[in-house]
Amino acid sequence: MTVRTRFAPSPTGYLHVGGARTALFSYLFARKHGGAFVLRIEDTDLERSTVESVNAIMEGMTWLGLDYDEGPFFQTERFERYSQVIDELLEKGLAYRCDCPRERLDRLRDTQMAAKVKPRYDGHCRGREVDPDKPHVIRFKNPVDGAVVVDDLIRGRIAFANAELDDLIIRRSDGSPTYNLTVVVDDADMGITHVIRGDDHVNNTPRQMNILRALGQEPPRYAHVPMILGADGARLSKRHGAVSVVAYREQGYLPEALLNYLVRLGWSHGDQEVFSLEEMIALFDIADVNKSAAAFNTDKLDWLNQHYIQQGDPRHIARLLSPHMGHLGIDPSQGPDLVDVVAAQGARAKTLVELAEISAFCYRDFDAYDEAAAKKHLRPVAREPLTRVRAGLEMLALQDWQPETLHHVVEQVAAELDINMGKVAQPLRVAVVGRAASPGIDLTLQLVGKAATLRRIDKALAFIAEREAAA
RNA sequence: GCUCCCUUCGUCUAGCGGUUAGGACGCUGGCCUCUCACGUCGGUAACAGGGGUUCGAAUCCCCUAGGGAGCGCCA
Repeated sequence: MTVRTRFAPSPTGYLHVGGARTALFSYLFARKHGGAFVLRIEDTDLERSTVESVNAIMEGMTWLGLDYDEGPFFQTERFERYSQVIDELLEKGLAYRCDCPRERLDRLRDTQMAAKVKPRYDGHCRGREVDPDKPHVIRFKNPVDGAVVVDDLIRGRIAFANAELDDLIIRRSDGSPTYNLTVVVDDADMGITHVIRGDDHVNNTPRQMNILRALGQEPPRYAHVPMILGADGARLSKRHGAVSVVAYREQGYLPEALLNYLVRLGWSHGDQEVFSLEEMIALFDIADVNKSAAAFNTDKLDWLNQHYIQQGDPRHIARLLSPHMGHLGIDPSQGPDLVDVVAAQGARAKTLVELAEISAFCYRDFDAYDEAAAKKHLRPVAREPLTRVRAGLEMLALQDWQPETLHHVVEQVAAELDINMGKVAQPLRVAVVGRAASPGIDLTLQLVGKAATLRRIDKALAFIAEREAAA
């Protein structure tokens, strides 16, 4: 039997990191076993489902590279099928009509809570004849005794007494089917062999297995993955910052970094931390997934992101960086090759947003000096080194504007003045970059270019003079 | 309240009866060095508590504590 897994989000919001990880596990499991991964949109809640959410979910999956083999299927397009199944259950006496009014249900619930027992439907309509033409719902006739055993691929064996379960509604009074019915029908119809989903569904599993069996179907294997918590250990929510997968893209994270981070949240393969998608597929084993919830830690994600910015092909990173330059109002084609900038700066940024910010100086003059840097390095003592460097640089032909020659000029000035390299390079760096941090001074000068370099040195000399006059 | 589940450094985790309890992030000290970063070497820090079982428990069992999920005509 070939493996078939699915990701079945309800389109009531964006794709968040928890859902993304569930999708990832599902995807990896299918790929690992040469099976199929299907996407199903569970949009039976017409009140809350939106097309925007459907698009947002698909956008997130596409960005992460979680391609599906089948779908997306929409449950709203399968209402006839659900209806047919419900009628079948009704005919076979495995489901029944119920017209219990809300008030009765509310009262029942209240007394049960007061009696400290789990609130559940009491089966009042089980043996009653309910007029099909009057408003009613259809309930599934859950087995009264015995137990349902779930052999969870992650949790192990979990047993539920049928006595704990009640007769759940499978068709609403408006005729629409409910979740527990639709998943079961879809999973069966779509030949899903392994249901990998969030562990908020464990309690639904025995009900679903009972329905499945009533339908004469063998239940699939289940694997319930634990949830993802915020950094503070509380349930992940908006106040934890970005929870939407697409928001991470906007904040300058690489999809490979987020994927790598997510796969390590709850899953591990020995001591290995870095995984390409191919490695994940090759090494993934559902049995290696943890049972407990994990906290989302941005520091580690940052580390991975920096790792991928640093290790990735600069051309690839440059392509992803380009839009972030655009956000700063910079057109990367007007200046040094962005690929060279990435190669020079990659190790210095945790995100593409940061990378863009610290690289802006290559494309345009900065507005103001970093105060501390200017105070420390743009002092009267720097006038002589800067002046000499400027003279040396000015004499360079454009084709000599290369790291080796640039380095030589700076070195030469330091030697002439019998001072440390840093006494020349640092003022120069602040003059050209505006800050005290940048790649090696030779690379920095190369990226900035001759014209801008000379212009900025002049500006720095003026700044020093001004400052001296003010003192 | 009831049902089900979870519990190793601050965080992510390795461990599957015998280990100086390992790795990673973070933090931190040194080295490298024209700055920052990278890199590199080192340090910090954990088996929730209590009972068993066993020659021997982080590993198996029970209890307690803490945490979570579910208990909808939501999914």
